[in-house]
Amino acid sequence: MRVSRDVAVQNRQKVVETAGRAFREQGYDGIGVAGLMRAAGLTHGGFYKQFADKEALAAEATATALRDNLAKWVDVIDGTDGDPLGALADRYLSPAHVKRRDVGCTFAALAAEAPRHGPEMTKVFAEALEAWVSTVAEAAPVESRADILKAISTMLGALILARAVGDDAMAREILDAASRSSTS
Amino acid sequence: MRVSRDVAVQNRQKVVETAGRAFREQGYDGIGVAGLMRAAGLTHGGFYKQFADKEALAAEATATALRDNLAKWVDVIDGTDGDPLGALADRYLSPAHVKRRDVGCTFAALAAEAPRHGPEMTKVFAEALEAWVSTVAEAAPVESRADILKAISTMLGALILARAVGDDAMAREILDAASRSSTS
DNA sequence: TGTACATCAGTGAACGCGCGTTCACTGATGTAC
DNA sequence: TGTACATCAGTGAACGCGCGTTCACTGATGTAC
Repeated sequence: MRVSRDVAVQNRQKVVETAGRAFREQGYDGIGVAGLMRAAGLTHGGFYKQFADKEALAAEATATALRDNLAKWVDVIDGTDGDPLGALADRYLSPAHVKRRDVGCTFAALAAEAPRHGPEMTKVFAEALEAWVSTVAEAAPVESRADILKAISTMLGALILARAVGDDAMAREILDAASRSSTS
Repeated sequence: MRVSRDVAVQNRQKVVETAGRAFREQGYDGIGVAGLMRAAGLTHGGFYKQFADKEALAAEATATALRDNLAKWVDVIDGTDGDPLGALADRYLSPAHVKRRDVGCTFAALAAEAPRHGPEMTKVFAEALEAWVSTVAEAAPVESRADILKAISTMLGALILARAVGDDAMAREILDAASRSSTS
């Protein structure tokens, strides 16, 4: 039956947040509309009252997840003094982050799938990366834009590799290697 | 009808190679058994005469693709003198590599999906990474294992980001940033 | 080397199932007076 | 503030379709003599 406007908005947000976690954990193709709605506590029929199609939800859930990620990195950076990029790397390159894909970095979980989707999806990632870089640049004026992009690339690659090898010792070695300040 | 042992072996290899390209381009869930067999010039019914299931082909195709990748990097390294890691980075961080996912680095295309598959799949990636690192270590004894792992992480992350933003100028900026030798 | 027969790679129809999407329906919410 | 009615978020059955997998069948290949 009908539901109040407030509840409808809440339900919609619940679907977007749930989808953000499910997609990160299982990939865009790893969970269907019915599964997503069930995970949000709804039935699948109402999906199209809120979203144009699955792809639209994918883009919106990705954008929201990326925004939440950045908010967390901002907290990490704000909670430190002196070396924003170092503090970020410490948190990013942790075994806890390797284990929790569902609430972890959305770039690490889904960016590799982005090129298989439309321009709407790649635009989401492009804008999120731009926001991430400029946020770090503001917090750490010492670092050049290129240095920040390179640092992000290193963290992202290391996290993906650490997850892909499925071996705790090797994962640790990868994280440690990426954490080291440049020595060569 | 029946086919000679040689032809059967060739057909099997064709399926593995075709699948390696298709999976890199479209993801493990992006193409089905029927599509893979069709792309290899066969009908889908015979698939299970050669493979236990789709997952077994995924693991084998991934291992083969990773082996081919490494062979190419070895060629690049052998064709240079002085700076193996630099030569590798030049080739890896190129717009051509951003565009061609199907024949490009299998880590960049599929490693992020590995944790969603079984231990067979993560073992494939773990062994391929180990092979890559030790191959570079032999060619560049100056570099520590950690430096090599860090360099690979940076290249991998940059390639994935360059592909995800879907914008040529931004992709170029990411590649350039990751190419720079450490300046900080 | 030639013949008789067993093997088995590949074919194509069929299986149950879950996919994304549509739709008639329900009934509480929101609105007009 | 109370009543009458239109709106529409959510339900659940149904759609066609492609998925991974199975299987009876075909007929050239490989083997035994």
